[in-house]
Amino acid sequence: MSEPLPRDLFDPACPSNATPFQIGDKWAGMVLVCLRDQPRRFTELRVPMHRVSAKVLTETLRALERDGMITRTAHDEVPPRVEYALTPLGRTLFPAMDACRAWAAEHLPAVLEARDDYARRSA
Amino acid sequence: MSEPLPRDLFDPACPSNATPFQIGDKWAGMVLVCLRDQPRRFTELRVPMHRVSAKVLTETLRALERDGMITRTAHDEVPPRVEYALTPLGRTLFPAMDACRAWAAEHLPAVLEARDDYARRSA
DNA sequence: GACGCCGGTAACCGCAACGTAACCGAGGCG
DNA sequence: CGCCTCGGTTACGTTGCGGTTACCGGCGTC
Repeated sequence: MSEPLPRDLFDPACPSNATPFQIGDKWAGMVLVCLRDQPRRFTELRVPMHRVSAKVLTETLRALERDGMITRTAHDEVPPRVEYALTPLGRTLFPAMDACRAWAAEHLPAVLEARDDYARRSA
Repeated sequence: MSEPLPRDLFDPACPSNATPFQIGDKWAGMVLVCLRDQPRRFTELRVPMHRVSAKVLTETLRALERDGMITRTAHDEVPPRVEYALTPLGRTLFPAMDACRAWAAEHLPAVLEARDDYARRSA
């Protein structure tokens, strides 16, 4: 475990959560980002995604596994240890994801300004 | 009106509707694609999106207008004529959208294959 | 006078996604 | 014995997106 995951990667105030882009279901993109550098355990993923219930996180992970984006490896130990890791196919998503994030970094201020203008015009 | 819109751009069997990427709400990306070459009228947009009700299309267009992606121009005529057009900000979305579509074109077969494998393993 | 066109709006509704709370089993530990 | 950890599962409630249906005004047309 080289790097612990940040505690609040997904603060709703974070502008990256206001992008018009979405990957898979609501949390899938965040899972992929968390796995980018190294495999992670279930409870490890729950730290930065503390707004997500175990149930929803499980569903998200199953969907990603089904689509070949990640692998699930259960080690036969007690207490149980399960590791999720990106597949090569999962890694191919990053260039497109990065293009989306670059768009957001560059243009989100303009979107927020447009929203303010619209609200002011309506009022 | 140089080019009529294709009749079934959004066939659910079309692989581009199976991508994990989504832009804005469910139909927003499709509206942007329809406006790429030229402005379009409301009923003109309804042709390729015949699966979308007027209400939902209106909501989608309002959201895009609010965010500064498109403009809405109502001409004071009878019968009414309303034209929707991309703004420069809206056009900035295309490079990222194209990256997403390129990913789909390249990797969707692998996703579908992964799904088949998963279904076979579960059964 | 009835009907149609255009670009919607209003009221209602179903369902899937999302969330919450309780519970589980196998083993270690006190 | 009782409680802890990990990685979930199950049952249940809620929320909100998307869809359906009905209706509108103003003018042209039959």
